[in-house]
Amino acid sequence: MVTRGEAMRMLAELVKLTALDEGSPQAFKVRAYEKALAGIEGHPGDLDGMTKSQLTEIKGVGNSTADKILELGKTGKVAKLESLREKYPPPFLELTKIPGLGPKTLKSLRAQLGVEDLDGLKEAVAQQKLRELPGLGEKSEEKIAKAIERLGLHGKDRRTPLVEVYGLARSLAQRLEDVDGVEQAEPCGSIRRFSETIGDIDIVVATTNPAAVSETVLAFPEVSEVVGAGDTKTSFLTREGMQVDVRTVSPDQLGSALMYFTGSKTHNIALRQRAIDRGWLLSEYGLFDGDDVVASETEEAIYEALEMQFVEPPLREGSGEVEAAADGELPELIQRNHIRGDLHYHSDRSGDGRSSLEEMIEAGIEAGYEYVAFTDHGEDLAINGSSREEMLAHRDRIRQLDAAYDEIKILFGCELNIGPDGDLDYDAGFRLEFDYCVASIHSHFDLSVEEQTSRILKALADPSVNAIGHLTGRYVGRRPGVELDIDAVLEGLAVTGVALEVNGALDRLDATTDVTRRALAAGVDLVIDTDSHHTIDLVRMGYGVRYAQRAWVTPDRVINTLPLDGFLDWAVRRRG
DNA sequence: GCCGTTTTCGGCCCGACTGTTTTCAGTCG
Repeated sequence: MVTRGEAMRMLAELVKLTALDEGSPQAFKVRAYEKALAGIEGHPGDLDGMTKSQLTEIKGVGNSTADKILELGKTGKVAKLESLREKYPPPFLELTKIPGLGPKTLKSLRAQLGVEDLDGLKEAVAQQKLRELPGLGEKSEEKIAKAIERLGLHGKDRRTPLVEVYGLARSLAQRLEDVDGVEQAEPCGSIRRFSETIGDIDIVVATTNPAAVSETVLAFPEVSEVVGAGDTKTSFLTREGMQVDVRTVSPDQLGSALMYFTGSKTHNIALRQRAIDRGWLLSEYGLFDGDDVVASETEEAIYEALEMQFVEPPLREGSGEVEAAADGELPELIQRNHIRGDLHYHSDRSGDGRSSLEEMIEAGIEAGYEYVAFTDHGEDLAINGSSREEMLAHRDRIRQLDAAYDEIKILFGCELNIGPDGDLDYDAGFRLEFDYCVASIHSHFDLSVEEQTSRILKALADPSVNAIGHLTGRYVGRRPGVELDIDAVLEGLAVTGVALEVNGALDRLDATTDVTRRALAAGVDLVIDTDSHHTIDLVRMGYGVRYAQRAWVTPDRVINTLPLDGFLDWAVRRRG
């Protein structure tokens, strides 16, 4: 028994430990493990029961990695990994989190000074022994001393939830666009790929006046400490310890710079390989044939020159998109303009709702929707929910408003609460009064896998339920989701025709990319929603769509891309 | 460790910045 997740964790640990062992994160063996990791990530099915020859068909997985996966399945361990773990015990690994300390320096610290852990390093620093090592000096010693002090605040492994940095990144970029000579400023990196957690903020600035950009950056009130400042790159730390890198390029190099700084690393390496195959060179400054520029101004031009389809940023994870784009086989991805309605939508009928029905309807029209379903909380969610009487009065108002607005269809829905046993609000008859229901969990996060799975399965079997909202109830970086037998849940969804929600709230982003990808493979319908509680939350539809793109979601699999009639047919099908 | 219409062996992405250096190594992305 070996799951994809287990194989990926094994490889991720091998990447880390082998980089130390080889003395370089660029060592070929390390890169081979990285490629295998990306290959497995992009492989939709589970690994269970796969033979060696089937495993080696996965991109990047060769003989040796296949053996390790089989070994892991058979014995629960991998000998190679065990011996590396012994060689690099956890206290020593802690040291790799210190910015500025790479494998070479660590090796030398251990061999020359006997440093085995953080305390040993602190002592060596206190005794000013580091400056005696070859390649290190007084400044390096001071830098490391400083890095130790703030370890934990922003170690190299620290990832911050997207929700905590998205606004800051946009705001910094907007302020840079106001600087003289700046044509465009874009947050790139994992933010642009819409990864749910972020290492640091990368901003690419197309400008004719890089000095003015650097000057502006250094004067930002967010700057707590300047990490580096060169001709083209300015880096600083915020008080929260988030690193921000601002790179300037000339406007005619914007495309190659965006591409380069958006990554991912694996995607970039694959693209550069394609350039090399054609006798060219690809860098952040452009695609070059000797001294001649083949393309550099737009990303589209570069992909075209490399004879590939354009790859949307959320797809650029090195999990098969380069090959697919080269073969012209990228799917038609879901886009924001495919979405015709929002089906998880609160008004101030909910205790935690902040905007009125009218305000939410106007906002929906503004967003270009053909329909919305108000899904205020049911009675089981004590403070935020509504009694039957309140719901019926609410329905009357919704029907009146629906009659009053020609440009949008307004549906009477409910967000049902899934209780610990899978029970739902009201009674079966009352629940069928709603035009549409999304059922979600809001409490009891600590039940066993079996209990969580069966409560979801029971809820989705109810004929009033059209979709399961925020499947795991996670808050990115704050609260882990409930543990579920995902395969069993997906099978239940596929059999009943209940949709799986991709919730666009940045702190939820639930279902996750991995679950969504598996849902597609299992034939499950999807719905992309905002879970809006205020008119300002409607921007989440764009987030939900971009997050869904990471799972290669196509519009034909998303029920709220259907025109109103088609959607209503889909919704009533369940109710018979 | 992986991979192959120039290869089953010999390759494997590219550049900025810093600190240590008189031409480069280490780290980072």
